[in-house]
Amino acid sequence: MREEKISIDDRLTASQFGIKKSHRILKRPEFVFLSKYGNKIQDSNFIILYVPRESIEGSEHSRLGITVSKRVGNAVLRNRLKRLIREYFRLNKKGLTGYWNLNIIAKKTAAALSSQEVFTSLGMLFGKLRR
RNA sequence: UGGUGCGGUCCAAACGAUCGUCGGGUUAAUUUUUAUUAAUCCGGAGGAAAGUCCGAACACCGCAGGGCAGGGUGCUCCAUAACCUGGAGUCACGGCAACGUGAAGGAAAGUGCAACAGAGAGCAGACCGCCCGGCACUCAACUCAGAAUUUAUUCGUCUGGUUGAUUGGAAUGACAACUUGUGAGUUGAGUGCCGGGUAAGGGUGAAACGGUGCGGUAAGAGCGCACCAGUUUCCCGGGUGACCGGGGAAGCUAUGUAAACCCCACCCGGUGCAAGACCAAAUAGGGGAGUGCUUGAGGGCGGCCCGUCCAAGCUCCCGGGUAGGUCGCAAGAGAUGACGGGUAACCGUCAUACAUAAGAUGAAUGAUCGUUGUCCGGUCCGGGGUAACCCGAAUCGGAAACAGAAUUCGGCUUACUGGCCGCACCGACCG
RNA sequence: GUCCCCAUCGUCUAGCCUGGCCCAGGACACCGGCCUUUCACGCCGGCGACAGGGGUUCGAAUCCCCUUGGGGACG
Repeated sequence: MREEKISIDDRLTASQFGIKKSHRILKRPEFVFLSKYGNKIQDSNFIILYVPRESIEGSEHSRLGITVSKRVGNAVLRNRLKRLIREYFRLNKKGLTGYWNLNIIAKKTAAALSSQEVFTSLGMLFGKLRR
């Protein structure tokens, strides 16, 4: 039930790697919209729901939401996963073609992964998204 | 030197580089304000932040006062804002000991329960056993003819066998003697039944109505006595008190369970920051005012017209309130240090710092790389030792826990890594 | 975050308040046997649980405390 997210808004002018608060998805209605109308790709550790940004309004950045349910683990583990996902998005959002609203959902199996494994897993999913 | 008990304290790997995150200060830009962005500086998780098990602060609702119901607490004194908390003690239990554990008031206020086993389980009980009496049977030993009184009468004189004498036709009858016991009696022992006494012994149970000894008795019993234990009560001494020590008296016994109901004493109104206060979009709906007219939507009064009322619609205003936002929300029952009081928990005084120094809200402290240190294991080298082993160094591999502030404090409980310090106890060896 | 509730065989449950007859009963499932040419049905038998740890009591699934694991309510 309880999920957490981070969004990004990126003007790309000064800092290319930062995540402002406006670059994140924070409101429940937006998450509900994504889960209802978004497209879905996934592997064994993560699910990504996405909607092209152009179809909404003309902002020039992607926005990120993160969902880690309580079933994944305790608070320390959930916070760690969220940080890793945020870190990956921060460093790799430039590689995306176009602008998207994303919701990255961690599955239960993600709890056991090391940071390197999280990055490779997300890298493959971002590769799929690029196509 | 081995084993053990108790307490205190520190860290929660460190440093650097790059890229990032939240809050605050300053400056600049944009901007009516709010705010946004950039630069820079400062600050940014824990001892348990956890579980949410207690207690409070705070907020709203309720409330004259008292009681009932319900819930909580339960040895004493002290500490505290308060406590199911802490400190110092008391008592009980466990441990050789240091020490640990304890919801530890009341069972002679009442009610309930105590399975199974056992004779009997709560003002108990007689199964075996022990003792007394009666009846029956068995065995053994002894006795079987005299006894009573009016001295001469009365009553009694078993069974079988042998012999004798007597009567008679005939003795097996009667009489006498001897003998015998299958009869009778007495005594003793045993067995069974009946009636009674007894709680010392046996056995059951978690628990059996004080323990040991002597006396006592038919056998026994606090029935009596001595000592011990326990109960109630009185006195003396010590202690604020729980309680401890000593002495006397009574009665002769009272089981356990109150984390069973209950009684007694003390405490407790409810809800919880998603409390609560404020600002407030869109949509729908509510209230008020106006309009509803010349081309009269609709309806009521009316047969119709006029008139009048209701009213859709339209315009304006008001209040409640959802999304969302702001506050509550970080300077306090506080922290550190010194001094003083107290055995201690803790308290008092003074000083200092907090640029108001975590303050998030789909929720901030992270990622990557490098260097160094700690611990464990393997290999190898050096030193010490008879040896087990110990110390130092190199190298390879591995490990570094439990866990993330959510209104704030005081506790409790649970999870868990490494190190340091202090005190105490038991054992072995050496001197 | 705050506040509540629950936990018994593989599954669904009874027993708990009022402790003992309970090494815990029932149904379905599973295993074995009988029946049948065989399977199913039926019959007989078996296996199988008190979430964990302490405490109270002579005795605990039941009473008390702690922990663990599930579930729910509140914007």
